Amino acid sequence: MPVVTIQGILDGKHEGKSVTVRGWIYRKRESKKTIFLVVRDASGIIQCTVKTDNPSWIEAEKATIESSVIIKGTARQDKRAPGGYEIAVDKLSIIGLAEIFPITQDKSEEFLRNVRHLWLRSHRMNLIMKVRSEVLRFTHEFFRKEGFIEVSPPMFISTACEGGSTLFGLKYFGRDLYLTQSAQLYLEALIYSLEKVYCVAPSFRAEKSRTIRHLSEYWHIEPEWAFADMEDLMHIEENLLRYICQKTVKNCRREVESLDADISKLKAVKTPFPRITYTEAIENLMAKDLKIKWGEDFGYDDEKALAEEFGGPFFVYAYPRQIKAFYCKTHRDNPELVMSTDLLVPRIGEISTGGVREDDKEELLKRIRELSLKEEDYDWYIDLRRYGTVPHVGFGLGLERLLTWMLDLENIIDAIPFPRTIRRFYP
RNA sequence: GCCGCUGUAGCUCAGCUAGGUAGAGCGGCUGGCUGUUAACCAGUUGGUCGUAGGUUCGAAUCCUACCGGCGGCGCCA
Repeated sequence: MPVVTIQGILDGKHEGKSVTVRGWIYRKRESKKTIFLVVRDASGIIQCTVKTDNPSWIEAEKATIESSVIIKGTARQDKRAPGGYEIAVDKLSIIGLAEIFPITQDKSEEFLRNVRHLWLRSHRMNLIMKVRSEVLRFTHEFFRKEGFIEVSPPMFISTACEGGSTLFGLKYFGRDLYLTQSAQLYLEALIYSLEKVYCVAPSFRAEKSRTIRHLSEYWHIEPEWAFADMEDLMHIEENLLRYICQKTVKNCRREVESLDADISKLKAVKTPFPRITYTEAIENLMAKDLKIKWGEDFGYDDEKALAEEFGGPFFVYAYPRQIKAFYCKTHRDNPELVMSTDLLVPRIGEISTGGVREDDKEELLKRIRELSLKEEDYDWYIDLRRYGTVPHVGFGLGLERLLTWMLDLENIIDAIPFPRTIRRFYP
């Protein structure tokens, strides 16, 4: 008797046939003559019935919620079963008898976070993790189709990548090092060999942010591209988003709908995305009586107000120099502006930042001094402008922020199996 | 860094305003029930109320400090 997936039975592939399934008891209901075991495996959930005259009745009585089991029986359609199919059990074997499972119907956010290692078994987390996996697959597919080469940047770093963000320090054989906040500087080095590179890697931020859109460890999708300009950058970025969203609609419809996420929003992601300059955005916001002046960075309220207008992903570009990092290239015809662009979505705000990198050695040094950064820390990075510098662009996209938006998650912590936040690092 | 909220049985909460040594539902256990759908019905089992002080004849309730958790802003992806 072959081991089959529960989803296969629910899809009607084994109607009337003898099957074996392996999984865990999800729910249990008992009546005088029948025990109903709701069993889950990685693929789905199905009801199994055990009758009094079955020798397995005693095993079924013993079986507790979350016990692991092997079930042999007959798959059949039954209108009375949730999902329309069930297994009439011939033989039930308990592999691991579970103790009383702590998660029951009433559960608080705090409790579920404490038992995260067990909550991952829930149908909801199962679905989110599947979509996460697929989004990663689509990301890799997209970049490879576009000729990008995947590279592996370091996690231990000696100098900061971003100006503003806070680094996690650590002891490294007696020296002070940091956990990376972005692979960008290292990707920039790699384009001189490979031209088009990308990575999907963790980034660590010690910002003391307490919001539904911050993690201290998150996964960063970062491409870097030699001989490319701002137009190329925005183009590839919107194409990536469109590709991920359209493939998700196509391949993950069941998961997205089961999660009660708005699939029409994903379908609506078409290119080109709306684009607005920073200066236009400021004028727009001032007309709405929001308290912001040219030269200030957007607050969350500002981002929300802009996002409401567009209803989907959109770009803001050409920012004032003083609110962006040292490596951003200044507009040659307006030195007050840098060629930087953020991609924003409703509710979440920024999901990506990117731009043209400063490729002129003198301009870069000027910016490093302007921001009082230590020149010697960036010596290797400046080398990249000494030896055959090229115009190049790149961006960083937060995977979990993207998923939070795509799946309408209430909190970014559900986009990653073991979230790390300012107060949460166990389990 | 600033602001707000919160901590009572394994879980979800009530009780606290006007102090008199804890109550419900879920879960667990026992029994009942002709297929259940987060089954239902009955009984039963669970806690000294985050921690440490203080006020008081008496504190879960009032005061102080500390610890834990959640969210908002700022910052960021």
